[in-house]
Amino acid sequence: MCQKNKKTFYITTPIYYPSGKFHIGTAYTTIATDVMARYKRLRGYDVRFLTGLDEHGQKIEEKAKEAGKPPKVYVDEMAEMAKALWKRLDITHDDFIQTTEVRHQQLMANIFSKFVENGDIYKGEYEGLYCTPCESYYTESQLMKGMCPDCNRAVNRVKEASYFFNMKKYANRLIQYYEAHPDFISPGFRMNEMMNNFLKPGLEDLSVSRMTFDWGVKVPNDPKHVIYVWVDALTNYITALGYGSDDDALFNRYWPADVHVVGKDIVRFHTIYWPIFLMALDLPLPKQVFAHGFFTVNGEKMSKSKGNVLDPDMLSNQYGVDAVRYALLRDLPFGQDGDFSSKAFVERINFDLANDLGNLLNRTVSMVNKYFKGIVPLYAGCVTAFDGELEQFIAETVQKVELNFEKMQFSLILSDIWALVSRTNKYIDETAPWILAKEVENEAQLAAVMRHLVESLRQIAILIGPFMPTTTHQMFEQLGIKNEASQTWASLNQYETLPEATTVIKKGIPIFPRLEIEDEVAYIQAQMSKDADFVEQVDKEVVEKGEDAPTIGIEDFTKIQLKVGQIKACVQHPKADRLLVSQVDLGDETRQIVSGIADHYEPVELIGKKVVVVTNLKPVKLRGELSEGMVLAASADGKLSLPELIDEMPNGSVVK
RNA sequence: CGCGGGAUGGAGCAGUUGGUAGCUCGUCGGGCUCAUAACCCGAAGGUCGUAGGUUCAAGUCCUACUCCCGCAACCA
Repeated sequence: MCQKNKKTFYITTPIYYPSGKFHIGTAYTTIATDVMARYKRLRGYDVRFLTGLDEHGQKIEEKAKEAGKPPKVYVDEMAEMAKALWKRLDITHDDFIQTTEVRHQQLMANIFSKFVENGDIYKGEYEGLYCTPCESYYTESQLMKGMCPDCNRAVNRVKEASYFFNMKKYANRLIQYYEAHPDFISPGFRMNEMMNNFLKPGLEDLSVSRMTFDWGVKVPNDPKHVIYVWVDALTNYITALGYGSDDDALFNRYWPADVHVVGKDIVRFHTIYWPIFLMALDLPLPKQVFAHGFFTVNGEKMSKSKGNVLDPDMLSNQYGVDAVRYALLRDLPFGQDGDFSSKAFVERINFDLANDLGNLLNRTVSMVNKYFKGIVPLYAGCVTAFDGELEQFIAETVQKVELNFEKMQFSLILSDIWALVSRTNKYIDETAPWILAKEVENEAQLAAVMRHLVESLRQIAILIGPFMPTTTHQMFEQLGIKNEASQTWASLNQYETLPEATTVIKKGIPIFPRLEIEDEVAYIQAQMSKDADFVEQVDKEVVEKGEDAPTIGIEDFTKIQLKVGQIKACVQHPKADRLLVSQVDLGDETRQIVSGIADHYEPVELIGKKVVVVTNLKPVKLRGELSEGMVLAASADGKLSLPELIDEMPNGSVVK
């Protein structure tokens, strides 16, 4: 295969620990990795992008028990959830590994054995502070006032037999490696952090087994011990490639990894233990570990109790995947900590996506239609200095973007691209096509302007491709660009790739509608606190009921109050195409309810209809209209239907 | 003295190897009408946390200090 000659690019996310819902931080890591993977593919690399789940350990064992499921069933469900989320977010991973898969377990255990054979792992005693009721070890610093942080009871110093990896043996080699490879860790200050905190003070041997829980892979020939998380988890990067198996073609092709993208919390494992494991296996080390920062939400650390946990699924359902991908990478300098504020998010969508980019596309399509019947004029070089300046600007932008991709500086890339968007908007003002259109002799100049606008947009569409794949397609579609040759990265800076008679669509459709900032900020806020309430209620339930895990029992169901209501009046929402505003008679009261059913029902056909309403939902404003409940509707594949009552029931009847 | 990050016009951020302080939003004024009341131009507004130092020259290097934030051995 000719593939063999292609340069390879192996990129990974961490494998995530599925102890709860995946939040925006996980999505952030994965999106960033995806952007890089997509970029490299566009540049012609043979890319391998790996993500997955780290599914062993005590906490998973507990979570599964809480949910009343065998651990494997639990983690498989979580894996499906993760895959669905990544699909939703347009993630293009090539492989998804679960540490409970046989392919991993076997190879990983072999690696462990190899360590033992080589004398890198020895059996010793692990000493720690142990809380017997919780069956957990804690460190000095984890304790709350000397007590167990979980149950607040006394802990005791306990020794247990444990396997240790001989880290000390490799410490100097690692230090030398750092010195010889200053780019191994990015950003650079993380390397200092590792040196100062762990390498200079002297590396401790690492405990790599546990006896306190069962959910994991047994130590070969010593089944009382379970292999501890970091050997289990880190080796996924090579077991997923089939390292040590009969078929190690992928491994030979892709290893060493070009970059492991990680959060700053797990830098240590990826830049100390992982390289040392690889040294022990006599394998080359990854070329780079890139640690991104964390972000606060509206200035505060994300936490369930504060009610500011952002759900990436909710955001992309409401605003589109591309907007989420854009905002996450635009606002936070990759590598640094940052803040994600709902206001800034909505403003980004309005200002950058709707006003600048979306509107630029829209006005261009409109002018090509108006002045050239929709047909994009042929390229005929630069007629005025403005044309040349624009081409120059495009060339500089491409150069900067490519440079910053190598450094994974996504926020800078996006701000460079948006400088071009702005420059193109300015170009329209400079050239004033509506004036040119008044005189026939200006036709050549007008044609050059239209062509340059389309070209600029075409190239912008390519540049944003790794970040916003859907938008790229929408732009091509509206511009009538269908030929492959005009959509490649290689076609940047080329102006004659479009076939003759390329025709833009008749009427541009806004790719990013403008949003009501205050309403949307309120919406996001409401969604966040909704999640928080839910979590708190469940937690409380667990406490009150003691041992019993509240799966979806009847007591949860009864928290939702359902009633029969009759729609007395219904109008189109003044500011939202998809929403209808109804006045619903619930027997003892009439409430206003906003529903997203305008695509499926005309307001008149609903008046008088009996519907089922959730009456104890927290009221929320949707685009400025108060909604005090929710009308139930069945939906599938874009179709939607309101359920009907078989017999006449009075308004306000309780449904259960 | 645990480690690290940050402190730049009203808000949020850029500022590479030191050489007249930029961007987005907001405010004020103007222009334009192709466009999603979008777009373009101009103006006001900063002694770049504090105090010293190096230098012809420092937001950018050095020292000390203050305040904020994260991490501290399974939270991205």
